[in-house]
Amino acid sequence: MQAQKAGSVPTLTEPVAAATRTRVRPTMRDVAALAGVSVKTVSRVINAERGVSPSLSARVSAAAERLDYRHNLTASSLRRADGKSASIGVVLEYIANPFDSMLHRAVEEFALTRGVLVLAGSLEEDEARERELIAALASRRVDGLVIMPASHDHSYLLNERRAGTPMVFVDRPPAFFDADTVLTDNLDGVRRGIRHLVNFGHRRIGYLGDLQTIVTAALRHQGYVEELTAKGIAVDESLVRTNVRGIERAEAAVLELLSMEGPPTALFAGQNLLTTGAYRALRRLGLHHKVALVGFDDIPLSDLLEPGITVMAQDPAAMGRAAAELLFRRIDGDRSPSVHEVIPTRLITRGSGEIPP
Amino acid sequence: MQAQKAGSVPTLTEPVAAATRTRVRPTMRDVAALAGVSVKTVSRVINAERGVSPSLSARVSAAAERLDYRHNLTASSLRRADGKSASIGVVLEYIANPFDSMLHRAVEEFALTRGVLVLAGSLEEDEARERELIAALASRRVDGLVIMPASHDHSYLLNERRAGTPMVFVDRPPAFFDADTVLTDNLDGVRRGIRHLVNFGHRRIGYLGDLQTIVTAALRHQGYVEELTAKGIAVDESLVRTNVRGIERAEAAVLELLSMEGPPTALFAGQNLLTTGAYRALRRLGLHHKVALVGFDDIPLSDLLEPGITVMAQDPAAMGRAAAELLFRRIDGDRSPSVHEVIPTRLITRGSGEIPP
DNA sequence: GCTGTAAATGACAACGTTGTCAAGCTAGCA
DNA sequence: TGCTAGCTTGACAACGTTGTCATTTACAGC
Repeated sequence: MQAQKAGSVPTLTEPVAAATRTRVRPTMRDVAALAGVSVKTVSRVINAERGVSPSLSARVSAAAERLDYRHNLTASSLRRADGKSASIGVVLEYIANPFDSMLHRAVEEFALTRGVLVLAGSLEEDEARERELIAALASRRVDGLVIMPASHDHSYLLNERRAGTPMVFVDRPPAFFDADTVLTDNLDGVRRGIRHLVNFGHRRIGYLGDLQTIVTAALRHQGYVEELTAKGIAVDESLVRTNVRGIERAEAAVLELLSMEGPPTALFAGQNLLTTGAYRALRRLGLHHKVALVGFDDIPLSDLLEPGITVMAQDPAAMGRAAAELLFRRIDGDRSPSVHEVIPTRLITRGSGEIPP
Repeated sequence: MQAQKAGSVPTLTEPVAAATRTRVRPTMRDVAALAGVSVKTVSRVINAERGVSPSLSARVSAAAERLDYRHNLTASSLRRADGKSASIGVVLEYIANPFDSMLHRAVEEFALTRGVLVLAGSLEEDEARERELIAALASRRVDGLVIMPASHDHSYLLNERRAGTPMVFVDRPPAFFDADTVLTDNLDGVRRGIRHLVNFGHRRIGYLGDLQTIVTAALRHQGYVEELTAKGIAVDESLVRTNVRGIERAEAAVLELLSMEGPPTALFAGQNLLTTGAYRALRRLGLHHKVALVGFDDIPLSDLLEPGITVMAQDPAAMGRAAAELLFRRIDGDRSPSVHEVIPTRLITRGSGEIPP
């Protein structure tokens, strides 16, 4: 207990107190003692501030090297005027989803250029988890947040905003809260997908959608309705299945759709898992060369299937990049009004969407 | 500049200094002032320490709630005896790779139960990046590290070890450094895959491997050689392509392999991208029903192909879980000798591996 | 009523760093 | 020579929190 005084660096042979492991990381004080300078001078060298003579600077650097000194960003960020922690938070629906992980990667790549690290977490459509995770990130004083929200009221974020934490919403817009957004053009994407099927002669087009409580799912469904109406085709509700979650349920829904009287000649799936489920059902019925299918969001490897799956591809990498750019502009002090970026979708024809009725 | 004194909470109407936005997050001092208690009492309530009367505790909680107080983990971890930051680092090859992101998710899920957040980063086989990233994580004083290494000498980690940061290596073992590991049984997995092909009558089995500098790639190649030898089949080097990276090069390599005199009747691909490339080449040549293919590591959706791809599946979720468990055991103070867990692979037959010569 | 014990509460220092400011030094100039 | 300006350097306080320890209060046991 009386060891670890003065600026001496504990050595490996020093006896270690039983339970309480002694702190062994050298601090600036240790470096200063070894170099024979003040702590403040060490701080200046470590932060590459100007105004330290080259000779002293070299001596300090050598001492830091010798002690394996590692700057303590925790203490630094506590004391600094701007309070920056050099880390940001990314809140996703599910980290391991290809869409989410690509977006995550794009944000990470951009942050890297700024020496900023990324804390990420999954929500899995759990509204309470969203608040908890953001609170946990706020406790760690992240410099900014990229949020793919699960909840439907973001007024609780006013405090964070007031505390000066910039936020960018991706994939889904915030509710009751004004913030920068980077969204896919869902409405247009679905409309173009439906139009593609209509152009091939389809009139009975089935629709599969995720939970209607998810804003993007509702928008995609709206796109389906709007485009059919625009083409003068009445919406047949018996061909529509919303609130479908996951591969299995999508497969079941499609099996049911295709066993009705007057089945659809084409299907539009409003999410990647639903597309997979739909394709499985078609395969099971041996109808994958008979019934057309267009999916929203691309699926890896789907070009190798027979037929390949035609999709309206989103661009998660572009979304992540755009979100990161916006966020860092805010972190740098931009206080201009909210920006709303829309990333277009791209039609990729691979066969499944070009089957005539 | 003379505002922001005493324990008063800045209000929204308070004039804000031009460039230097005043700090607006309430601190324990603010909460203490509002509740009429000492800062230490607030600390006790926030940390749920015992020994605070219920009435006071309620008053403090109410004050904290009213001010939207958010605990500052940065300051807390600086002062705490154990210095825990409640965050860990995860260093991966590429966050957006399905294998990596699933492993990442498993670690995150486990960490969540402990209130610990995860900082993650990609290395992309860059050795320098590994050191930089780990240094950045150390600067943030993470409580532990899960590392999928890119470099081939980890002795530089001795300092981190000495500083008390627990580390678990996943997927690839460390070099010149002793630490816990969670690895796939590469040798056994490949041998079983090759055996599967041999059992179907194949004698000329081509092999595709990633960079031989990657330990797992070298091990997989070794498994190929060992199993053939065990079966009394001479290794024909003309059928072996190592140091192949990525889908395109794998595709090219397979096109070349199959255009030789006496081409292989079966292929073993030692990595998921290589499997994809190999399959593409077979499709292009129209040989996907003629030449057998077994891949190492599973590929999403590969069951929907015709034929489906037979693989030796790894279990990234199990690996992440095991790594997290080990890491937190160490964080909790376990100082026993290094543990080396091996996660078995699973043969999934889907058709491509069951094609006879 | 007095002592001893336990529980509740607070004052103060400290964690490792950086902002502020003052002191020391050198060079340039009147 | 004396004075100023500019550059280096360091002493000290402060960031927001928790560990330590002292003080106060309540109450049981004699």
